[in-house]
Amino acid sequence: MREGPDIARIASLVGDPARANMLNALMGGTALTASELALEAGVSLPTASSHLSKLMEGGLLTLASQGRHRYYGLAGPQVAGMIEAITGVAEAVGPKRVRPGPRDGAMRVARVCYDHLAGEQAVAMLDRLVEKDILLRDDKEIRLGPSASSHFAAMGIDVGARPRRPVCRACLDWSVRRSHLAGTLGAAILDKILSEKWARREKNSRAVVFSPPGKQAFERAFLG
Amino acid sequence: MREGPDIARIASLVGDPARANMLNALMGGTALTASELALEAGVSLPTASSHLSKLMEGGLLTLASQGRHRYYGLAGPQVAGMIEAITGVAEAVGPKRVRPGPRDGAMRVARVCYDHLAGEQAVAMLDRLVEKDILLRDDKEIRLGPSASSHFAAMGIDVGARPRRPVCRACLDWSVRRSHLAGTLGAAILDKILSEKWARREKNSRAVVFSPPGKQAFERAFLG
DNA sequence: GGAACGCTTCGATGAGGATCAAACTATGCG
DNA sequence: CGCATAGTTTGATCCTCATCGAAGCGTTCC
Repeated sequence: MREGPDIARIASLVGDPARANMLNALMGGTALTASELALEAGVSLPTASSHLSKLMEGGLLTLASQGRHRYYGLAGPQVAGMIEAITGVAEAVGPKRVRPGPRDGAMRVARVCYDHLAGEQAVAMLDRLVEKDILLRDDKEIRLGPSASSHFAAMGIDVGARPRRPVCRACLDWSVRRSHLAGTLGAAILDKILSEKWARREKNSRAVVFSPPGKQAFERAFLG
Repeated sequence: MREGPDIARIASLVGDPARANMLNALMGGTALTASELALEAGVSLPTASSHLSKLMEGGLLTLASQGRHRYYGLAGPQVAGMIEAITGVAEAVGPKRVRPGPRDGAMRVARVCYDHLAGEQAVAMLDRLVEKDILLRDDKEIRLGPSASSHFAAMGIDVGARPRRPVCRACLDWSVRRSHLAGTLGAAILDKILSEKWARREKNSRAVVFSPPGKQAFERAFLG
């Protein structure tokens, strides 16, 4: 019988399938409306609304009202990190997946992880950046290499500005089981990929699909 | 309605207060028997047994049978990391703690976090090691400094041997909200603290209590 | 062997909570 | 205004699951 932070309360919020699906959907980084989340979770609107108010009360979500739309989003990177940690365990101990499926395939290649890129492409990118000494990795830790600043500046990304979040962080990829790049640099790179239209978000999914020329451009920029 | 790793299943395992208390107790790193865990969780033995079999089935625990004793322990660092992540969120969003209590105070000063030291002492130690350039920290990442190898070798800790786990890792301290040292180095330091009898484990708690001379020795070694 | 101990299984009970239909509130549009 | 859309609240139903007493199983010790 012990006290301390009430982890059971938080975990039980994530422990309902409907709410877990909602949180999973919000891992895409974009805020969604109650209707979209109801669809995503496969429950009726009233049910979804009830779940959302619980998640709000639990402090896991933020709410932005715009007219008659109410956009729900993850409360922050800490919450996203927790979801990733749980996902990692679920992946590790879960039953071997029976049939990957096509959509799952796309998710493995590239997907959004809160605000940065994840999946095989992201892991390959980090590998290459380390290989070229632009980033330095010791085991699971990542830092900027000497040429990082100029290298990223050339493509319009400023790594000098340091907000409260770390510039680069390792994030364990649940599909590949190796690290990819998170942090503000990871977020900036995803921004560039999307704004340059190298890839687009799959609708209602975290999957990121590269166009053929976009894939070439991406590889030239980060895997070349 | 999406598939992927079943995070709701894992989260709901942690989402029950009795199970959460058990997992919390196991964060001390030592394996415990069913009776001890029942006591810890404040439930009867049959109830505890039922919970334990669920946690086993979920892959969160390991079991070691020795005679008529059955020792339950966390399944690995990944599970421990997940618990820490959930604890962090719970601490962040949870209600302001009303009355810290004496035992809670000891926990804040120093405690075991799976296999390494956490709490104010641990945060101070990491700060000092970074200040002396024995370890290098960039934001949340930590790596060995040039003098690390000889410095730790002098106190009988070999940082050269690199098993699959990283040597140093940052672990966010839920009480101080700053990083402390995890990884094999963190584990080795905790080993030393306990084997040198600088401190002892509080019974039935994660708290670590330094003896007055032990505290001096610890500070000379790591904070000097 | 038999008594004590550690733990699990069985069975019955009860409470919490997930669900949806219907009613209600609020915003936007013409 | 009146209607449509977005969302929440209420109320009733149902089911899962946590709980513990009692009984069963395996181990140890005398």
